[in-house]
Amino acid sequence: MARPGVELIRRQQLIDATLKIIEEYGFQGATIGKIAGASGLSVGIVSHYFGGKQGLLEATMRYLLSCLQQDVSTLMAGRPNTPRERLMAIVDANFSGVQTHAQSAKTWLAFWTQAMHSPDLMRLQRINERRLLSNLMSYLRQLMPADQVRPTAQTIAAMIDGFWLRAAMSEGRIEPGQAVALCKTYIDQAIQANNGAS
Amino acid sequence: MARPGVELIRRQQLIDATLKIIEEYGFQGATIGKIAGASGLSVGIVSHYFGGKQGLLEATMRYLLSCLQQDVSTLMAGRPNTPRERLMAIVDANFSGVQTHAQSAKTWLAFWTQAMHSPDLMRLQRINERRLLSNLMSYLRQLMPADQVRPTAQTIAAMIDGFWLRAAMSEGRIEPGQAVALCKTYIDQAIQANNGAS
DNA sequence: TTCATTTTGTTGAACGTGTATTCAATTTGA
DNA sequence: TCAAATTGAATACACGTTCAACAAAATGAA
Repeated sequence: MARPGVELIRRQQLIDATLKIIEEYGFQGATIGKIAGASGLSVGIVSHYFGGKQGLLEATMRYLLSCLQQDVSTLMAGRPNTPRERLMAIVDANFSGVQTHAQSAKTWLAFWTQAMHSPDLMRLQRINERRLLSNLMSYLRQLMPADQVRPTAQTIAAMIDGFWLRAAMSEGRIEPGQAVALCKTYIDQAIQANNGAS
Repeated sequence: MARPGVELIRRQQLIDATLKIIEEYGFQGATIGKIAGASGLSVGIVSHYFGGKQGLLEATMRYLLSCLQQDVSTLMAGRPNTPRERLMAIVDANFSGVQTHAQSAKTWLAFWTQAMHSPDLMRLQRINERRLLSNLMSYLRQLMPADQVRPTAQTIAAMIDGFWLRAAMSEGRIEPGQAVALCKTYIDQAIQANNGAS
């Protein structure tokens, strides 16, 4: 065991190759052979480090989710600590980094679809969903009546998902800036509409 | 040729079976064998009537889109002819009928994902997308400044897609009524926000 | 009506392709 | 020299397609 990090390196190589291949060929076309080829390793290595194809796919989704999580943390750090600014940071994070390119949107969509029929992936998906929702709600609570908080958060979450979908569909020429702007416009509208009495 | 409708009957049998199997097993698990079994017919019949699996899948998506189209027309017919009411009817239509059940949402998601890597399905998807958008825009144009029309329509479309996604995820207990209400709330907020000067 | 003939509709076993997995052999590095 | 790491050909399985054979229905002649 020369380098104790060999395993981590190999695992990341395979995850990177998996993302690349899914982007190019879709979930169906992502075979062990192609992934191994793209990673410069052999087909046998997959079973060795991940126990099989399913394990590799789950690890890849876990990786994507952790990237998203990190984007949120990073963008939060550099913003003023007002509820509105925090909400805007969440929106930015959800369209930044890994999420920016149409390719990534496609990959997310592929994983979502796969999650429908895989309890493990579904569980990961749900955790992520709950985190986004409770994040949004904690800031909205400071900006509007309590009974408006949950519906507004659900609407924002639906908008984010919806724009991702459209990004995945629009084949290359996606404009995350526009999606971000529209989400932000909605947030301001919602804040204003629920404070109109003041 | 006693019944000239035999072909239509068989085609619909196979399409119905395809929907059922995709709901249960997902796109990946939808094999010719399972579909044929569910329809009570043999595997050979698929190639006979649809030329192959791909043809059956395309016909099934075409059928789903036509159902949606019909829902829109039906709900339009029984509403007052004001722009706002028409917009609400579009929202209702997109969450009614076939779209109501979580199962259908799963099937839609499966087709969307598949469309990423199939030009034919992508074309169908685009046509549907454009129809929804231009529909929304034609009514929004009567309710707000011209430069707000397109962004607002895109936001509504994203919300509808987003709620579909969440419906697909929420495994059974979906509440289309809530999604409809939230979409309608947004529409009224948007109308109000863009006419505040009056 | 009855039976033969043709046309149409249907079957499912056989085939070929593609893929995940396995594991004995090989290489690598300390 | 040994143990860890890696290979990739061999294996087994699942799936879509094909097509020769079969069944059903329609036609037409007696």
